[in-house]
Amino acid sequence: MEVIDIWVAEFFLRRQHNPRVLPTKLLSALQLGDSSDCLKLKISSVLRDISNSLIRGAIDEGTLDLLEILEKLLLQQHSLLTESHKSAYCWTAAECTLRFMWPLLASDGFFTEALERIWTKRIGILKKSGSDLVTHDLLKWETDLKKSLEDPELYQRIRETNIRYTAISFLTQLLKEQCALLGNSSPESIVQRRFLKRKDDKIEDDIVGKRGNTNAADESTRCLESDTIDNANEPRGESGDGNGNNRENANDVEGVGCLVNEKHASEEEQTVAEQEQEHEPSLDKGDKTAARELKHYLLEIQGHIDLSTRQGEEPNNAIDHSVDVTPPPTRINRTGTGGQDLNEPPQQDNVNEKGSDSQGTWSGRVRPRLPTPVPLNVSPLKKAGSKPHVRRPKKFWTPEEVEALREGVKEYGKSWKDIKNGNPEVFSERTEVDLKDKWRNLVDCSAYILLTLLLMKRRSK
DNA sequence: CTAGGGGTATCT
DNA sequence: AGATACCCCTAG
Repeated sequence: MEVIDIWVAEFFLRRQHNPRVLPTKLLSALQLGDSSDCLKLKISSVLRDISNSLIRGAIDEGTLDLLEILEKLLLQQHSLLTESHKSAYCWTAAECTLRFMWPLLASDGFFTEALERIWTKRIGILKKSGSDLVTHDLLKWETDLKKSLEDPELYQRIRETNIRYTAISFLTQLLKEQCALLGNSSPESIVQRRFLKRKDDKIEDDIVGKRGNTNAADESTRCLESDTIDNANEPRGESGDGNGNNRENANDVEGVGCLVNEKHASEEEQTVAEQEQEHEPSLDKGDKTAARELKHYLLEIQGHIDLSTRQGEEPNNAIDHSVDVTPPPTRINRTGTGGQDLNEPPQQDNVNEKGSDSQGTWSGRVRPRLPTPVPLNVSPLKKAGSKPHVRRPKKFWTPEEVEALREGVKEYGKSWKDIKNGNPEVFSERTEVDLKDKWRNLVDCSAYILLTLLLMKRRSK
């Protein structure tokens, strides 16, 4: 597995607001090996899945699966199971059973089946394998639940307990602990190492008067520097260093910040951060550029993954399929004025161009450079011609554009510029104001539908 | 840069 | 004429 794969996977797994990519799907798509880095990623993905189910409020037998997988992964890296892990499993199992105790009598409904499925089969397998998840508490729950089949009073008592809250508490605690153990993501660690290295360099510069020591950085750091932060070295000897005005922590930088999930840095990393704040808390322009480039690169890849996962393909083939995505049907201009044909290239071109881009960059696993020399977000107003007061030809919104707009609003809110920049290919023919106008249109439309529905409902009462 | 008002073309 | 979809202007 290559460094960039790990980075990409980490980006998706640790980003908080990224509901579109399923961690497990992503990991199958990347075809992880068994190295320690991959193990860490797998653990991250399981934690992210658990976190997602907590957010959705879905604590079910899927959560039990995840906790069991997590146990196996932790064993692989020779870690001991924490108490929170065991308790979370125990109380989640109880909660999963309790949800079938809604009838007044144990014999009604699916309680018996749930007991059989969860406690006899699932936990039976755990017992056979000698799992540490089988604790004294778990066994006690098993006896109580099985006893409650015959004992209506016990059944009632269990039925009325609030187990869910305890389960959630332990799951949350488990997540916190494991996130702390995982520490920072690769890009964050690299950024921190980079800072340290530069600090050392600076001290050396002060003493010797020239820059030396290139061995401090590891391979991936060097790769980052040579590939994406070429210009980062430029301002170093000038005013960039020691400039306290622009005081920013590594985590606050645009692009890098989005990789941060929760700041559970290990002790070592915290001291690194502290030293950083003491001596060199600011980022120069080159670093910011690099961070921004990295963010754009990752967002681009996110686009590819979104396309492939949306198609519902087998995860293992997701990468391959991402290159032959067929374009969504473009809406025929029902006005038939032909305005679109006069000045503008047909919509199809954009889509095809995008397709060929992805083939070139993603399959080759090299850092993609957009091949088009022309900036993608030249304002359509400028494109339309330099003459003032010439109205652009009317162009209807394609379903692809509308969909991209909806996604954009979900992601950025009403920040039309960001939405446009986030999807420059799709919105190449639209201005920020166009996005705003279209959104107003869409909102008006849904408001109208809602109002109509409300009125109909009232009348039917 | 965004929100809001208003203009224009087209359809019903 | 009214509704709709898109485009443009401008104040803040």
